[in-house]
Amino acid sequence: MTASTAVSGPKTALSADRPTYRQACGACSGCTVRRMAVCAALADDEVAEMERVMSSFTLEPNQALVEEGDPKRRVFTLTSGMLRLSLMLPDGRRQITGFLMPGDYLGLSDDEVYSQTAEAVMPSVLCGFATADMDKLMERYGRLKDRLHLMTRRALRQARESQMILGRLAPSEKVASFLLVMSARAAEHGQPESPVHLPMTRTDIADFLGLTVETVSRTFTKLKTQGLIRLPDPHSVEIVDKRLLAAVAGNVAY
Amino acid sequence: MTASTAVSGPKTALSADRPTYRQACGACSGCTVRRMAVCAALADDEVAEMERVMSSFTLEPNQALVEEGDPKRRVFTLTSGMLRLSLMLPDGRRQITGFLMPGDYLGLSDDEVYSQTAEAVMPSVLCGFATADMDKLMERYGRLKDRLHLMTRRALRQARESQMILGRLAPSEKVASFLLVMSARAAEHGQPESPVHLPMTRTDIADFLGLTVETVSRTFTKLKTQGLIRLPDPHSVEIVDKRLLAAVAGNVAY
DNA sequence: CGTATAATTGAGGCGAGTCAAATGCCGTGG
DNA sequence: CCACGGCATTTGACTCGCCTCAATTATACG
Repeated sequence: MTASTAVSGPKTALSADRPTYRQACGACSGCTVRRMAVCAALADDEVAEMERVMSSFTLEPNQALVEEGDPKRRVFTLTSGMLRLSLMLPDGRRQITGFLMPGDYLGLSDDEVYSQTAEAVMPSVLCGFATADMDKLMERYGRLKDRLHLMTRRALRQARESQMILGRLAPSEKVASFLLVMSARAAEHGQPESPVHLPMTRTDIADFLGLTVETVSRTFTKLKTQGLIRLPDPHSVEIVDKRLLAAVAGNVAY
Repeated sequence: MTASTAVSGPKTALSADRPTYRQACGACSGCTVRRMAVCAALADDEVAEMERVMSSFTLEPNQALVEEGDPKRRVFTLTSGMLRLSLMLPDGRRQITGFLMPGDYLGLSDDEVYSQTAEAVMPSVLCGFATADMDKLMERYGRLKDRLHLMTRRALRQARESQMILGRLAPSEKVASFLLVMSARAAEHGQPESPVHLPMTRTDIADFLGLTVETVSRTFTKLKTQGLIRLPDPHSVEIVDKRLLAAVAGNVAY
């Protein structure tokens, strides 16, 4: 049953061997995700206060930031790079529940402990906050709390779309809708729609879509052969015919 | 590709032909879900105020309460019965994203419009609130808002577990974990763990687990043959060997 | 009692998974 | 600069299990 290869020996960023950088910045006001992240709920002077309790974290590819079951001592906003969120079965099977992109928040679903593992897909930078500090900020600034709630609702809707994709779409439909979603998300970040950059591996995509690596690879090849996409390199996908690709995706709205 | 039969002609409870009952109660303080629902965040006198803007709704089996895309004018707490939440593809394929049980809240994932359809699985009763009223109550009672956020986070964790089940479990594992979850949920409601009552159809279960009716039915039969469960009737499942059933389920924690 | 719907069971095909191998890519070190 | 090794990706051959189609049995309801 689709036992996926686990990522080789990820280390936690919060353990002793990994440095935690504290930025002396003032960078928040000019942050690239200032308008997308939680902090969009706050005015510049309010963000300055938030910044005082903020720590910066950097991750190398495949490095784990938090692990399922760890006590939730911090929450994060991703500022650059990409993270994968995943759940594991005792026998090693893995389900990736989502990919975090700049502006996304880590900790939405968690209460006392992290409910899933978060690892870097590519070199990544995050803003970290002690949960106690964040709680204080939320008490002080109600809009911050509201925005977090809004983001949680959005994440829930995404998870439900994911349920549909996992439960009811055929492999080509899964891959096609994945490409369209990634394309749309890239656009939201001011990047081009068409040559979509996919920093994650085929295995990651497979573990996200409930498929095997081989099936994902074969499906890419099939879409290429059909002329719907081009593959300049394995991590770049050019969408040739968006309309047709959407048709293949089964018109899954997002 | 697994095209599921749609439920026959569901009508919306909010449309003209369906009566909306306004209870003259005072029943909240003695409500069966008083300690599980949103209202658990409020004291009895505060709930009394909530009650003043509350309307009661009853649903017959297969009747729709809200439909995907409808403007979200009301939110609900289910007090008795069971609802199914679902998403549909243009071609009729359906994914059930979850089942609502007494105490559960309808509207967690929605913003301006309902993101999914909610239909009654069995005769059901709900407390309804105009979104404007609920917003006012949340502004007044912060704990209400917090509890709603808590319930949203919980729903998100459930959806993620669902992603794992849909994407990575084999049919028998899916059915086994479904039975265990339903059993655990029944226990939370003070009902016996073992003869689990499943009011939904096999088709509903199939559309929830990403399978076909036939596969669900065959899997039930297999589990019965293996002596893990008994089936006094199609809607009652007696768990004979919980330990073994959990082993079949792949030890999916919930 | 008769009908409609749900659930089960059966037979068979196809497609995704499994196993295995080849190719491509990239960083390391000679 | 090139040789090597590890890893990701792709491709191939084959099997098995889930879906499809179809029929039968059971259940609920008038």
